Amino acid sequence: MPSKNLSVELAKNPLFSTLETEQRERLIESGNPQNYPAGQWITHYGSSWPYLFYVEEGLVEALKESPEGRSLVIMELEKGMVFWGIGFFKEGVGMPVAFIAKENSRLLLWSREQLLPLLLDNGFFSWELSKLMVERMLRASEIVEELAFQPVAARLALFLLEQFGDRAGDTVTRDLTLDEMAARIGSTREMVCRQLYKLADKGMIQINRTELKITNLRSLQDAAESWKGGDR
Amino acid sequence: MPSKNLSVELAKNPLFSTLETEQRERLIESGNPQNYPAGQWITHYGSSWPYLFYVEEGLVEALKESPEGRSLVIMELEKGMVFWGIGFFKEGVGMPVAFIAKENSRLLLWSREQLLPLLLDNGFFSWELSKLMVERMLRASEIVEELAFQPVAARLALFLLEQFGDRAGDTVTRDLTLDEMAARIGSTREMVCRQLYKLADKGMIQINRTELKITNLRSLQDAAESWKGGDR
DNA sequence: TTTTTTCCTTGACAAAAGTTAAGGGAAGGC
DNA sequence: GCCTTCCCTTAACTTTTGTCAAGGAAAAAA
Repeated sequence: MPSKNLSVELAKNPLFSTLETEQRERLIESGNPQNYPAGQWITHYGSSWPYLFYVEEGLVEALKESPEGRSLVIMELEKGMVFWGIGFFKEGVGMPVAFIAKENSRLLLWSREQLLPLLLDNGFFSWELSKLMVERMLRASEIVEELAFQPVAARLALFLLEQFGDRAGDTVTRDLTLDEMAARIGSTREMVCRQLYKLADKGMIQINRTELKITNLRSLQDAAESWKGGDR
Repeated sequence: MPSKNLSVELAKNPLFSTLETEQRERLIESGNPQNYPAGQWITHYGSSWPYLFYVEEGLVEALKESPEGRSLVIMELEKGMVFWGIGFFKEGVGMPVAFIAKENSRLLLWSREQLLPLLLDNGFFSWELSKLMVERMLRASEIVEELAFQPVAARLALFLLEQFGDRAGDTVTRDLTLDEMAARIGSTREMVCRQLYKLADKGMIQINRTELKITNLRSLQDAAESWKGGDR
């Protein structure tokens, strides 16, 4: 039986908050809880995967991989977030991203068959799902824009701002490897390393092997957008 | 009053085919028909635009533009297709793409207020809309993948296949300018020109100032995916 | 503590992509 | 037919990005 706690957690999500408490608890009952140890693939690129899921615990990454071995992290799904496989909506279509558990994670899955009655019946639930889909689309749109128009340096600056912008001035530990950063901005380890030190040369950040500090938030922000203004 | 004809046309769209004939005709009545001459902006990047629309006639392009003046065509909306502005789903969010009429076009627009009652009430309609959203997401995903992992040459080959693949062997007129092609693959005019002649050098296509012929479909297909196999 | 392993850092180099500039063909207007 | 205007095409060059290779620091394992 579902813990009262989980129901409360679910209720914080805009999607599930459209449901009555009792309905939500029934939904939890019907869901399929799955545990994934850190590092495990939840589903692979190209596979059919007809589920919608809620991240009960842990951290899941959605990523693309090229045949040549490069990868691009599309988004991170934290506790409380909802996502889905394409198969949930359309049969016979392969996943455009893979999901992998970055930490020990617990997901609550629903198949289309399980959820479709609710979706057809509850307009508010459907509407919230649509809004969620739009958010994901906006994220994809952002990625397209950056890849198409921004050079690596700007994408890196942007990434630093997203990641550490709120701790500007503080010395933070570099908790991501160069490869991980590269996968987030669509580049390579070496490129990221060089660009980091270039930003340091310009006084925007301070950096050493293990730590990093944003020393000039403003100029880092400038670098993140209209890169063309800057020099080499 | 809506022409019988339009109702019949609408019925061919999976979204509107979920409705009863009478309901559909009422929807047509309530919609806001708008004409846009070729070349006119329908909405700009970043603006709020809270409509869902059906392309009654003409051709609409969804595109992104960089501050530096480059542009990227995300998709073409032909007669019979449906799309929307973000504002339809979420208030206060600007458009991630602009819409422009490429030909004289006639759209049928609905605001959120007009359509929401229907969406909340009719689960099948909502579900079809969700499926449509997923299709758009898949397209975005494809673009991300290509930009992140494929070099210009492969993206161009891919574009040629999409555009002319079904007429392989035929001599077709180049109806897009180099700039237009560049905007479709995310590159520049000169780059496209060079790459076209490189494909010609390799015998995949024949090309002159005004026409083009795919002479070796197979090798063009190879070029489009695992580019790494190829040489210079 | 020692040994491995992992990861960061750099330089040298190669490849890809973009920019500038110049010249010429094609189509449409006069 | 002539003149614009709009494109296409190319070459030369610059900038950006990626790859390879080597060395060294830090962290984990033994």
